Amino acid sequence: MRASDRAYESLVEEIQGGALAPGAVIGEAAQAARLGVSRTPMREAIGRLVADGLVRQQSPRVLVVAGFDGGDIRALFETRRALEETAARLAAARGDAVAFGELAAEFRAAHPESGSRAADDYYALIARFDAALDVAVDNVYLTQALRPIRAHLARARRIARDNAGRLRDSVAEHALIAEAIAAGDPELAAHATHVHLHHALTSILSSIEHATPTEGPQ
Amino acid sequence: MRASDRAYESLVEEIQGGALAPGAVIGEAAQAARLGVSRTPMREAIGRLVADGLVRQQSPRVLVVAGFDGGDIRALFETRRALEETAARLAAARGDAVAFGELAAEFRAAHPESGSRAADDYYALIARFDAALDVAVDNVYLTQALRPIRAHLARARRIARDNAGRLRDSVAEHALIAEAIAAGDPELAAHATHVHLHHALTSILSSIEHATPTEGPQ
DNA sequence: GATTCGGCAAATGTATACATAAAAGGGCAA
DNA sequence: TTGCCCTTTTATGTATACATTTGCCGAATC
Repeated sequence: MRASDRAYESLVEEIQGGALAPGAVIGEAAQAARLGVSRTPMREAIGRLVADGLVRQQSPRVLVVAGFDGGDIRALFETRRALEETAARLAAARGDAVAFGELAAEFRAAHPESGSRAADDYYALIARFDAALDVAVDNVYLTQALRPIRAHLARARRIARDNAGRLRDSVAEHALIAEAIAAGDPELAAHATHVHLHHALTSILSSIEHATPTEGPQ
Repeated sequence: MRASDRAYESLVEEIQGGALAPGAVIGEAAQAARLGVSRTPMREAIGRLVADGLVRQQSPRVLVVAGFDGGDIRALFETRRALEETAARLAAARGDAVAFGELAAEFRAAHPESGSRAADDYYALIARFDAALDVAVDNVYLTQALRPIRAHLARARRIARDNAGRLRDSVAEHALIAEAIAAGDPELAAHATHVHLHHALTSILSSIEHATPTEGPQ
């Protein structure tokens, strides 16, 4: 594996996991030294983070981890709705009914509310669902547009992490989406996605208000 | 301006304009020498092109200009619909009525069918409309998702270039979208966008079928 | 004659040296 | 004491040298 890929993945995980908090300064030399690569691959990794929107230019010379507040999450979900409702519609029209039937069954069988281990398994299942969606939609432009959205979503998930009731509802919502796709019902798939995203956003926003404001070190 | 930016813009224009045809091999050293920069900024420029999807990996070691056939254009417009209908809806809800009213007037006054100079002016007007849309929507995720879409769209436009009748209809469609946004009518803005994209896609696809297949040198 | 193995060449991946510019800190002057 | 300017430092931007991997070509063997 290339050094630039390792550096990129490390930084993405640290940003998503909160180890690198919003506002943290990302300097080429500093990060390169910390992760044990030279400046060239680190430069490439940082370039990808900027393209993803996880890192942004604060001033001509200084890059910082992008902030991520309630307004950002609302904007993220607006874009998610646009892309994922379309993806659901297209998958229902084109997708492999068997594959989505099996995914629906897995969602029905999932019990992510029974511990953090189960929650992680559940997120892995969602990742497989997303991958199946990409295959079914068969549209590189849509898939590419979704990539950074999902990277930001991981940050939002962490904020609202481990709300047992929400996770229990979420599996049922995903199961319905998968079933609608398996049944070849585009409108139901799209509207079930809308419902799911509405509930997910509402839950995340209420988590934020009840938790401490997510402020990184300046 | 940085050397990597110059290299990136040069390559984008050459790909959009067809000077670098689909399938053309993009080698770091070769392009760096041709454009008079060193490999480091060229490497960054090529990385951005790959992220945009204008260049793709053909094999582990060789990058080529991405193909762009009728199927790609259909996929591109599916994604465009998802993003631009949402953008139109949001702009109608939030946008500056005066700004879009003025843009609508400019569209009503445009006559792009009267020569290639007028057509270029018209594309510049569309670019200003897109910029106004980005401001009105005020959603970085949506704007970022639209960026590569627009880069690919420029390739599609070139294929269907200068169809006088189509351009005349296009201004009217854009005027309606701008008026709907100015009037604060989200549904009309979204559906007018849908209609516009439907006509644009139909026109481009028929141009392709009647023209010689767009094959680049292998 | 075909297939496989080995070597060679050319490309990318990485490291580092050098250039340049911006920001911060200190010193001097008002 | 404060503000401005100059210097110094440290950052990024660029170029280039070096390492590594891959793909191809040729020769030898089966």
